[in-house]
Amino acid sequence: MLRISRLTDYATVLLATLACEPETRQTATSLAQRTRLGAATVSKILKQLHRSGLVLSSRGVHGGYRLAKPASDISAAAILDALEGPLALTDCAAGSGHCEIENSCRVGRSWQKVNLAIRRSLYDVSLAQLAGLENETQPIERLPLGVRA
Amino acid sequence: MLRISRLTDYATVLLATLACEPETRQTATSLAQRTRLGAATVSKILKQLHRSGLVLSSRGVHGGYRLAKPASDISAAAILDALEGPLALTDCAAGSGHCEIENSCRVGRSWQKVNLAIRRSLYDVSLAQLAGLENETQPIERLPLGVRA
DNA sequence: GCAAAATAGGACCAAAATGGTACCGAATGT
DNA sequence: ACATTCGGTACCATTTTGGTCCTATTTTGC
Repeated sequence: MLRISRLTDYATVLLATLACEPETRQTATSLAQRTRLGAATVSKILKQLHRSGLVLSSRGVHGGYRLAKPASDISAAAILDALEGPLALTDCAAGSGHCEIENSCRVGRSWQKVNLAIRRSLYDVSLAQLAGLENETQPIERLPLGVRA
Repeated sequence: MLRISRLTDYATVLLATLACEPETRQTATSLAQRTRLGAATVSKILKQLHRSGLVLSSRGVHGGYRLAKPASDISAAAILDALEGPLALTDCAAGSGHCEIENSCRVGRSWQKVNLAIRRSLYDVSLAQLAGLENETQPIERLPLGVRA
């Protein structure tokens, strides 16, 4: 349930790799080698990340990519947005305006709330945390029995 | 980002409709009419909900469906699980065991945490709330500026 | 016992999303 | 000028999704 796309996962890996050496510019090809992902794919993702302003790029002989801001200032939500767009949890919430099903509208509103809650979770996780660069501050919380992660 | 499938959305609508009259058994066709969804689709979803134990069913002339438990005891997470399976946020987390990318493993662990957080959000929302049957206890919380829902 | 009503379980298909690749143009440093 | 590297986009194969249909099986009522 609620998967993120594989590309988004890759993006995280790439960003994490960049986060290890925030000063150095790295080319798409070298990133591809380091992460063992396909060169074309890596390139595609980096372009997208650039468009969303998460990485800076320079062209030319010594060009490459680097993080646009400190890893601690990049949230998981931002990464998700960058690759999957700001789509909402449901069609209704995405808001084309008219939901044909009268009954569902009531339900739709509620999904929005869930949406907010989830978004907040994502907003609270930084790239630095994802990359394991920060000391673990909070212990993993337990879920009620029978609830699978 | 992070959409739930349309079928899952429908399922919520159906469950919400059932929740309005928890005692009465309703047939797939009548539910389809009330929700204005396709009959075949409704039927398919209800079968799935039955398999997952969220609704009870009886066949025969006066058969139909009803909720298996009070609406307040059915969580959004349960609904998601019922229709989309207990898939994790990433392939890595779904755990076929070997992730080819060394670097990503570190990242993978972190997604698990995000996964938990999201899951908890979903676990805290009941069908009763989704259906708007409960009084709103908590106000909608504000997100930081620039964060879209 | 039989017919009607209703669910159970798949098979099946079209449409959309996804992942991956390739091509060409633009910028940059030597 | 030229090699290098990013930028944009188009393209294709595969998978997923949404939706329909067909054939049991169970239950009720006559």
